[in-house]
Amino acid sequence: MTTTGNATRRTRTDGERTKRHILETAVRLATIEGLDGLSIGKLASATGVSKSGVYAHFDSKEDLQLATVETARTLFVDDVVLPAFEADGLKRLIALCESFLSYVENRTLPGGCFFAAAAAELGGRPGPLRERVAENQRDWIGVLTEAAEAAKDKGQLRTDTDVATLVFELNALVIAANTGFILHDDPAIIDQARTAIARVLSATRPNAD
Amino acid sequence: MTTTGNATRRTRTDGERTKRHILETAVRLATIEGLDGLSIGKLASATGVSKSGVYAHFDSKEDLQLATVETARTLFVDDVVLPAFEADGLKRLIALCESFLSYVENRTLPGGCFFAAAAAELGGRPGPLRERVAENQRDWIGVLTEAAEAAKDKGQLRTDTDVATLVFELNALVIAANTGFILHDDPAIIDQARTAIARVLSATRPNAD
DNA sequence: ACACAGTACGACCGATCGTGCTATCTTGTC
DNA sequence: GACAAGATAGCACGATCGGTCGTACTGTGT
Repeated sequence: MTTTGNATRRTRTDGERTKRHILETAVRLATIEGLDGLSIGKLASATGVSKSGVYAHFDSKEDLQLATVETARTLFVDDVVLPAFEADGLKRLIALCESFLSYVENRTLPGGCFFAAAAAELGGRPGPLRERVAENQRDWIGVLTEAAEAAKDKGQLRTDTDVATLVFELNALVIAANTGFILHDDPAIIDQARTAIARVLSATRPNAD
Repeated sequence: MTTTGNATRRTRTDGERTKRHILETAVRLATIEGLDGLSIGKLASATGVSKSGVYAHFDSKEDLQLATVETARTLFVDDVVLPAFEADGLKRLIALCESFLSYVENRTLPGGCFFAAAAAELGGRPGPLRERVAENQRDWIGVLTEAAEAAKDKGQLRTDTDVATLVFELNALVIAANTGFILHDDPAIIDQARTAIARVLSATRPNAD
């Protein structure tokens, strides 16, 4: 879009930097105000850029929202998924849950997990925005599932483990931790989730009982 | 507010009926648009009442939102909690989860559980509205906890059962079912939650393994 | 030197927002 | 039937919404 197609042609960096700044602010704002509540005006004054300056980078509000979702995705991948990929098998599965919980606990984003907020907000409203959010959620489930399958193959989980149900449970626990933590401002909820996760996983360890 | 202080004066019923109609519509609308996205104008055209006709019943938008939360609470109590109270102990605990899942699956409200949506929306925004939602969520956890305690006392759960963690897990599972169902429009997710709930409960039955 | 693409601005549009104020019906009480 | 009060509509307000102008500054390529 912004490239001219000419290989020798260099792109000025100012615009890209402003755009990134706008989008990073948009992600943070959207976790509090929602993707819909995030208005161009508020985003403009939050970034110090004029309203039309903001608008210059996007075709429409929906375009801005889609770009915000994409930015939130890369942030999630960098902060939650990739760090956990340094481990393998069961350790990776545990690391994924744990890094999600820290990502919430550390208030990386002021309103907690971006996708949890977006899923709740857009759930009942079909459209390209909801589709992108749903896709990202499926990807996250996919990452958890792959890790669980690998752990099972390694013999770190019972051979009769129902991976889909296990992953459903783990995801439910971390999301509930997110919602509870944000709603009640209580870090104890995160620890409750840690306890629950440990319990669920210990129930599926190979020589349990 | 609406009473004049004169004891002999009776109130006309029309207003109350209209108000109830407005609030019931508001609850449904809020599960899709959010409590903030719900505007007086949209609510007016959805009910067939004029904008000022809607406004006549409330002091401010926040007042309307608080009344909407209260209406959603009674609806939740009537549809989810009370039916389950016909059973006792472990059966009640199971009935609570199941009636919550049906309440979501039957699309009693178009956008799923009102409080799940409200919690996600208001989580990062302190204020009386969030406080009321948080209170209702605590009450729900309380109902689950009482049922679990009773089941434990009856010997239907292991004596070493950590009730708080068990309740956290059950709540997480039904909320995740709600979010997933609304986001992906897939009833299979409700069944996945049923499977997970059965597994969690079977792991805490007295003579397991 | 000059044209042009990229970047950002202020002004403005019609629509809708929440919120008042007033007029007009309707209804129960005397 | 008069009258007070409840219920609702009509209308208008300032603010903000998403979105479109025209414009001006700044580098880069020819």
